Amino acid sequence: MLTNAPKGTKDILPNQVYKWQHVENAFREACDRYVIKEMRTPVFEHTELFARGVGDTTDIVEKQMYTFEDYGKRSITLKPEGTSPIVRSFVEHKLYADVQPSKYFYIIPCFRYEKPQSGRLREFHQMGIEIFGTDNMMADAEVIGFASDFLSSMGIDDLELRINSIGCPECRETYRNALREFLKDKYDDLCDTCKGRYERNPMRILDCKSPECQVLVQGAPHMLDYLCEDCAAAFDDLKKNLDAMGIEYIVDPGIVRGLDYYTKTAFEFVSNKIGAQGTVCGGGRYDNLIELIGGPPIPGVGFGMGIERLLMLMEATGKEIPAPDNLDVFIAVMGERAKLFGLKLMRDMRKQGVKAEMDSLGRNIKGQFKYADRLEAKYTVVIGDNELDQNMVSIKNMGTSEQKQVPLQDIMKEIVE
RNA sequence: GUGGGUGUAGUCAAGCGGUUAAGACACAGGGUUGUGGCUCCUGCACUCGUGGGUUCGAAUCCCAUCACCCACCCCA
Repeated sequence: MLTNAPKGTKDILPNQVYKWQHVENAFREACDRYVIKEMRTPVFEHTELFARGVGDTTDIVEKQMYTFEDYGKRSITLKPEGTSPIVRSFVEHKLYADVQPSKYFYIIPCFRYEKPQSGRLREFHQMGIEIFGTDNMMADAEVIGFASDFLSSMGIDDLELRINSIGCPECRETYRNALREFLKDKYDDLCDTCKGRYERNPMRILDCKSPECQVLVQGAPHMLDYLCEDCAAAFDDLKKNLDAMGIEYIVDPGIVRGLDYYTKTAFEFVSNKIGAQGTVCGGGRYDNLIELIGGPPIPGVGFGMGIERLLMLMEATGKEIPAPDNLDVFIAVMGERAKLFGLKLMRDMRKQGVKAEMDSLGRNIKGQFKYADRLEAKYTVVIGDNELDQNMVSIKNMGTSEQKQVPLQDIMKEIVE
């Protein structure tokens, strides 16, 4: 117990972190090109923010949040998602007073109490972007395009982009009623989970995996047929924008985001290569969220991307992330004088940006070479009494085994070159 | 929350009721005096996730428990 990370959490060990850094750095650079600014918000927020933003009746709020009372009797919740905190901060600091639209990105851990499985953890990591202040479908297309371009820059290009419009609260309610009406006399034949969905979220029934439900659902009305004029026009607009950008998609009426704040655009990038949890990136528009949280009526759109899932996908499709060089120079020394000389040399090298290392376990020369080999040193410098006396050191190229003598004072020059 | 699977050294594992628990990799040391990667030798599980039980005898059978994995649900 003591030596076990809590269920659903994972340590990221040194032999893995470079992959995370690679992906995060690439994301930051991509954001920079899109003029999207990073925002860092606390790991925890007032519980009320998520209850309000994500929605009281969602699974996330109902049974997945890490919520506790702090010593000041405040109800605190560890971020289960990234959008609400950004919105909160945007409103709190009145960033809507800046030029609009405004674009933000974040790289954060998220926490949800769920039963872990492949691609699903209790602490997981998301990178996401948000665009506030425009309801133009150019923004939706930009968000989707960003995700698409970023993913392909990571070598992932066989994902399926599924888009849908879940309308605004008005047309969505009309549609839900139509759907309930359609399913009314089939209710008894629905699977148990779908019986539960009937009242709460009948749209979910549409993509139920049970064969019975799939049959029952045939001929059901489509959300897209119930969109109000405004929402329908927006969806057309979005498709035109995506077409113009050359982004392929399939319209999937089954896409229903599990967070209440979504309106109109909903989309997912899905893979079938990483198990059942194949959504690598999901997002959409949320035109009422900012106002709901107490800000002005400003629309927004964004996505969240799962870092673990992205990494799994890169792994699964053989996208190698090159491991950084471990070590440039190993300094092998013999004797006290040489050790002291080596210590100084190592420090100088490091100051110059050279990755240098020495043995501190008192290994003999053979052991030091072996050690240098294990550390994947590119060069090994050998220093002993002979060298110090003759003012020469030998530098061995560990790849080619070539060895040459260099005057002491020229070591740095030799290495840097 | 509901199902299914697995648990033997750092890793991958053999073993399937009977003397000292295979093997491989990794790791550590060595093969005579200042040079690695190859090769050779040596070392590395009083113990088989944990706790009970059955038995003359259990890593091997039974029960419980814990952990991990996978799927449903949901989503990143």
